[in-house]
Amino acid sequence: MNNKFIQIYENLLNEYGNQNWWPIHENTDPFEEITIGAILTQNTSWKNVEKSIQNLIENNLLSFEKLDKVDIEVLKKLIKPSGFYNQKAKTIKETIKTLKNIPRNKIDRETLLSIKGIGRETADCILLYGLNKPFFVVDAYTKRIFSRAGLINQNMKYDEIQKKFIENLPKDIQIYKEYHALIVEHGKRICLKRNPNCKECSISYICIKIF
DNA sequence: AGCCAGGCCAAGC
DNA sequence: GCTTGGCATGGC
Repeated sequence: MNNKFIQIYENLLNEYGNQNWWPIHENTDPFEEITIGAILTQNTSWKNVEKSIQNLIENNLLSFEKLDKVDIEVLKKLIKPSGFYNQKAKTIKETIKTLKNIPRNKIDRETLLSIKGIGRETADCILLYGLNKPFFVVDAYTKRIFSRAGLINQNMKYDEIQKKFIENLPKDIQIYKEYHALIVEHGKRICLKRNPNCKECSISYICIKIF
């Protein structure tokens, strides 16, 4: 496979280096922390999510078992910094209730999507980073960068975009993990919503929409 | 001082 | 099916 999707991956990796997602704290179960983090970061900056996660750690609550028992009003207060805290608290509670009795190797995309508050992106994050399954994550940055580059259409739906990536990349979990993280980094640093910094963009030679 | 962030859902065409 | 509004805090 030699195509623009791979070229862009190599350029971004060269530019930013290995991102090593997902960040995990000590003494927590990676799957559980990733699941909580994936819910908290919905349409929310990671800086704010870190505050909420710190609150949970300081209160010794960053585990499914503890969060399952804690009063939801307490949970709401602790995750307040990451916004949408009423919905997210409910989603966390429901997620734990659903997942706690299912063996991890039986948790699939359908299971996750059946939970209210978990959509495709959140489900794929949990599958990829939490369960090491080959699901490519598509987010707002992915749509922005790759539609500007002319590699996808803006009106394409989530699953269509995901298919494009899967078709054009080797089925490699490490690449999926790294690529999504690199896309987020590039979206934050260079390919901004209003004033993208095209002069400093390492993939502008591919892009059809230079600002 | 607005605008935006690692989305999702329900309601209304 | 597709579009729109609501959800909410904190950083820049």
